[in-house]
Amino acid sequence: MRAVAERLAVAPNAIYSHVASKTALIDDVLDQVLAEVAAPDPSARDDPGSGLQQLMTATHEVLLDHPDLVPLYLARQGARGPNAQRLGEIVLTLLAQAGVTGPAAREALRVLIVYTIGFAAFAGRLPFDGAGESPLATDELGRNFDHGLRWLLAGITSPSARTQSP
Amino acid sequence: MRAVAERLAVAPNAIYSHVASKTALIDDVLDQVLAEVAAPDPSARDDPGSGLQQLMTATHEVLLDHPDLVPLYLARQGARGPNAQRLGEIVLTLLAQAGVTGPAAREALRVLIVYTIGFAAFAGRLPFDGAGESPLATDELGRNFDHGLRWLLAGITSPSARTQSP
DNA sequence: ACCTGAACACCGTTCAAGT
DNA sequence: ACCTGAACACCGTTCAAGT
Repeated sequence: MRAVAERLAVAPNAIYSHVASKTALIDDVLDQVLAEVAAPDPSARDDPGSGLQQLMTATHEVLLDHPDLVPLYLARQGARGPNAQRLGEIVLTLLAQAGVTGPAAREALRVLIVYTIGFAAFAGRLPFDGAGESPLATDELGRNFDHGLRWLLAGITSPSARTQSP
Repeated sequence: MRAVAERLAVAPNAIYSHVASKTALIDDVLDQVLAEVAAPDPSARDDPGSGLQQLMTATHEVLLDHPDLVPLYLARQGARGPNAQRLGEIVLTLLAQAGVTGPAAREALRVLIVYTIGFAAFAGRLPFDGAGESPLATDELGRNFDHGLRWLLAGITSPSARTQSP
């Protein structure tokens, strides 16, 4: 708060005339960042799989553009503002087009969220990685995200997942 | 630090006779918690897929037993102590038994880590979830983790993943 | 080797008061 | 409506001093 106040050339407590608390401010900023995520191109509407790939990749990239925010994001256990909800509904729509509905769709949504935010949070330095390894390049990590997302989407939209009873 | 000191009935600064800093202390605790994760039953060694499922589930459960620690875990971008490395090597061994080696194995390892820690971090309250939804029960979230892990492992050990060039 | 008291440079937040 | 000064109850950490 004090750093924000300095950037605004204002006393720290002046912020509290506009925002209730630090966490409320963070929630506002998080949802505003999520507004930058563009909805997938409607021309790809006949291919919900690539629509999902596109949407989660866009979300991942937006989060990477704000690296300082992602830890706060996780500390707040994710955003729940209007833009977060908008993205969630788009994902559910695409999943439905891929034949995944009901409880399975909600599970898939959670899995995709955890995966995407988690990857953004660990960007650069990952645990369990060999000690002597050089730090990962950003593009290499991006390919890794892409690869894992493909695995996930393949599993989510596979016939066994669609027909499997919960 | 001050809370830890109080639990030890000691002055706050006394801790600095034993630990260099707060982050060093957190790293130590994190790796000690990871020591609780049991290696998968060797009797299942002929089925690396279920070994991986077993190991990641065990890790997930250990993290859930220490919910206060997981956010710190993420803030520290994961542990890199001896126990973390031990788990990473076990995963790589199981992946090799499943036919996944080289760069693809390292990618799979990262994906599994992100997924497991991410799910533990979001235990209970997830973003993008419908606003009016009731909070998830722990067992329900556990089933969700299990389900997603199955999707992931299916994708990782699928023939297309094994033969796909990076 | 292990602890203490005092202090430093921070935090987020509140409250009364000003315009 | 928006800001300020002063203060409160916190932090992690350091340093000199004690045993």
